[in-house]
Amino acid sequence: MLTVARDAVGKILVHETPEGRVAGRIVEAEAYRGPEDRAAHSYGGRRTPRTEAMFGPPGFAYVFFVYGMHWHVNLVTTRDLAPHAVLIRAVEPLEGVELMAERRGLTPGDRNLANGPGKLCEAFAIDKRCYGLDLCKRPLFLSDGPRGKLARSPRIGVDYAGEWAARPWRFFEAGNPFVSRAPGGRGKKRT
DNA sequence: TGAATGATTTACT
DNA sequence: GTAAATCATTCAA
Repeated sequence: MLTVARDAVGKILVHETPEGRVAGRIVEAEAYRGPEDRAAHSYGGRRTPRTEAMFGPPGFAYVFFVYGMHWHVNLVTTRDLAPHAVLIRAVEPLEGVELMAERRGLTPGDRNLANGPGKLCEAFAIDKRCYGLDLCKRPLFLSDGPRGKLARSPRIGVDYAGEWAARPWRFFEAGNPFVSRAPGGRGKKRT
């Protein structure tokens, strides 16, 4: 599971849309351990229409909507019949940067293009339509990419999960400027 | 049928 | 640093 999360970092995420094709390297990901992880939607083995994808075969996309305005993408990595998943938190834009910038209302090259769960989804045009897609086929799929230095840290945005929040299950590429910053904290100290 | 909550981001003070 | 935006999903009655 953690292996999968670590493995996900460095892969290339590609999404082909009618408008064009966008691709980027995953530079940040978090592991979510289904039943035992209070931070996971599938905590306690809860199986709902929303988490259904996580109970399916691995290699699929689990996409969900939160806070009334943001989408999140996960790689389903169900291994031991448990609803495990890896949340993709940040991506380094490679292809279709202009398209991403357009969708995000920013300028190409802006580091804020996809350095956050909600941001990357907007940049990649990932929404409900991508729910349950096979990540081995078009239009949304993964491919191998160059590996950088990996680092790990506690997860972000799941403080309510108690002890589980402290688990160092967040993997990211060290020194990559496209890795997201701490939540909430913003504006004041610019990078 | 109705109320509460969230794997976030952005804006303002 | 604090607060608001905003809606699908979930839990309670």
